[in-house]
Amino acid sequence: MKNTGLLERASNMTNETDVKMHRILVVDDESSISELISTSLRFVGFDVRTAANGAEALRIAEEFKPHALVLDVMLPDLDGFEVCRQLRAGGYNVGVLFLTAKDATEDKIKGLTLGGDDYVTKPFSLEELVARLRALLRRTGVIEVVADDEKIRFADLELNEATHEVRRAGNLVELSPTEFILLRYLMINADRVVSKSQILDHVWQYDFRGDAGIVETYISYLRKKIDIYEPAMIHTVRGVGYRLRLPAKN
Amino acid sequence: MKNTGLLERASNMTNETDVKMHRILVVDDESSISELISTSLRFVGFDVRTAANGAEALRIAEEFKPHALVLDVMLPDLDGFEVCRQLRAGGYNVGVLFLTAKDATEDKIKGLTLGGDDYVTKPFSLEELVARLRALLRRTGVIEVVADDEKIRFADLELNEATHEVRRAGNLVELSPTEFILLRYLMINADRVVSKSQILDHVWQYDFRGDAGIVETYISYLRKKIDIYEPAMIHTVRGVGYRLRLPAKN
DNA sequence: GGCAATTCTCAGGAAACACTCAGACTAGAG
DNA sequence: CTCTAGTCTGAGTGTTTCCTGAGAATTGCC
Repeated sequence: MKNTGLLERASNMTNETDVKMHRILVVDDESSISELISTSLRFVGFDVRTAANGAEALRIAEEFKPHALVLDVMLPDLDGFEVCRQLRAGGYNVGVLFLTAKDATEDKIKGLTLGGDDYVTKPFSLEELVARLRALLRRTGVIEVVADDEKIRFADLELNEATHEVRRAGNLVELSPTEFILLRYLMINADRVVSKSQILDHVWQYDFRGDAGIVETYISYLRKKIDIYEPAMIHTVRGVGYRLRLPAKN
Repeated sequence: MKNTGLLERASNMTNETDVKMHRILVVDDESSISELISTSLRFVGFDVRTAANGAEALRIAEEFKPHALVLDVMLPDLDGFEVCRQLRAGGYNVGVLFLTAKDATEDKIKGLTLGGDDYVTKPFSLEELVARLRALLRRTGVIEVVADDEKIRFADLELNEATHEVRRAGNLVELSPTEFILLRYLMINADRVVSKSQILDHVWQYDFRGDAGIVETYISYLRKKIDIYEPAMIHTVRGVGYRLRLPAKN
């Protein structure tokens, strides 16, 4: 069983009304990756188009007018930076989330992502990608920034996307990157049961081949950091998954 | 497909108002499995077609335009992922419920179920399959999502799919996974008699070869958890089966 | 009332599941 | 290069759930 939660909420939103959908152009030559990304983004409520190379990206951007791009740096024709440059040369100042291989050109990226841009290294976790993309849309002014917009709260738990700070009952809690993403996923899906495989899909990198047992380990780590405070919030639903919730009222 | 009474019931259950049937394409090379599934899905009100391999699935999908697929990962020609990929490559963004063997390919699934997709491991229980399929149709926007959509109610009994909570008269009731599925089955069929073999077929995994006596045991467990409240709702219909109902008025 | 069939309930062992920990491994910082 | 922090695996332990079997209870029928 899998995939409810986040996705479901998003589709509630898109069904409900004409909440303005943001247009995202995904550019990657590996179809499995661009499909992975575009499917996911669609299900969290974006209007997505894809392109397999730089030329196509430029063509589609022209008429699609995306609010942001998810752009692989390595493309068969033009590289990602070049695509980006040409778009901006044409006066189209759009935010870009670069995708890049782990090792390569790390510093080159850093230099080129000065604007509102950002980058994510492959392999990434979907949760991370979506979070980064949202942050980028906020920075570039596409999404209205409300005060507090970058904080997720649940009861006395507070997670700040911008600063990566987490507080429980006001106390600062130090989390490792994975713990942070996991907690964010739980908080986004607060009150609903999420299965271990859902968690694995969203929180871990898409090429992780390991056992779902790792989720247990990280849940255990998280508990030791945030559930040392009363009341405990991370609850196990045996045979199903986990659920972030306050003590049952009954 | 011409099950009028059942159809009504099925749509009541999902709080649906429109009577439009949803088209499901079931793809599995073992005919016993695909028959089992398609019969069940027809019974709960879907319009079902089947295919025995990937090529056939693509052909039928073309003209049948299903709202969702139930797709075995292991097929004689193309594998399930490939079928899925080809469909989407053609711009047909349909939700897929994958079927997969327990041990194998667990890892391969990862990353491919990210959209609105989901998977169920063989052997599964029909009840679980149908519940998952409905959730998938909701996620992909095929079924209109109504507030409270994920709760099934009967009198003062309330079963919440999202949180896995069950309440009787407002009181929280703790159920094991099997108890949960059994109760859901009874609630979906509220007011009608379901036989022990029906229950066995729907709630237990389809390869369960045990005695129907286990149903009695679990009914007993359920009673001790939900019928400690008045009035008792789980009634035995001797020689036939069980029925969830309120006391006859008058 | 007595009998047979059916259903109910309970106890207990086996299996599945979940939690935690120690340690191997890796990447990055200094 | 060394040291540290983070990630992941696997083993060990404890707990819950599942299922079986058998005896008690109930029901319907003669």
